[in-house]
Amino acid sequence: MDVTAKPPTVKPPHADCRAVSEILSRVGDKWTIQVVVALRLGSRRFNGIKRHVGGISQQMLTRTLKTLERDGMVERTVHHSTPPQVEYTLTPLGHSLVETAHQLAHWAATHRLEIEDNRLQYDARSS
Amino acid sequence: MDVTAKPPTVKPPHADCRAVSEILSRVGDKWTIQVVVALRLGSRRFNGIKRHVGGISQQMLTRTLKTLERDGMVERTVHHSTPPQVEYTLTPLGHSLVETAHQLAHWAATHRLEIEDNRLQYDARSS
DNA sequence: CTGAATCCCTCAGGATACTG
DNA sequence: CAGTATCCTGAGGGATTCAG
Repeated sequence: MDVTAKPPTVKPPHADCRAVSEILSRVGDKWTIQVVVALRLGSRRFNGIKRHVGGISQQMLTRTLKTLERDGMVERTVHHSTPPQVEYTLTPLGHSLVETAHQLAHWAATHRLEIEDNRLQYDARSS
Repeated sequence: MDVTAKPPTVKPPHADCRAVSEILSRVGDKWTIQVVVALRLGSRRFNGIKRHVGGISQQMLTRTLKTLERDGMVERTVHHSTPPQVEYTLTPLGHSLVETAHQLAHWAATHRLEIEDNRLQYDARSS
């Protein structure tokens, strides 16, 4: 994933809009939030995260962690030993993202049933 | 209910987790938020939304609106006239989503520069 | 153990053209 | 004006293999 390559935002505007869109799509991708949540309670090693986040492939975990590190959300610490160990820790910036995203998650959990019900009604009407 | 506390995430995704992931990816997709924001201040017609959201194709606007209607986020009202008019209005559920997502947007705007700076430093180090 | 590199496939999303 | 129907490309992401 090339994070430096910005999609051709046709919309005029404003650096803020682009930044916001980027953050939202980051939060909305398949793994970022789960990885960040896995680090919420403390440092973890690569395979520790992999175990905590079920179903993620090595490549996607590597990509996600690298992007998060680049953005300053996580810090990467290498312990040269045998076998080698790499610790990942959430930075304050990362923590603040988790907290903010958590509000959206809470909203989702709260309105889950309402949305599912709306869908059932809609599908029934349009059948 | 604490949705972030989902320690034993194994293959069988819990209903809550799936719902939360779905909402997050919805919010993170390319158009949903922009469309919802366009409706934030009142009802709009199809092409009114299209004009407000720059760069969206007809098809994607149709898809996005239909999904939002199905989820109960927007209400669709048809006025049989010539030419036909269709009004889209945000429901209370839709409004609550906007408010919640807005907090994330605010976080993004607040930390935009910090993140950009982190990237510059990272790229400089790894060059 | 922690990655990097490669292959492959699905699907979101853009560009039309057509209809009521 | 408000859609529907096709076609097509590219990015996201899975599986596998190689390397330090």
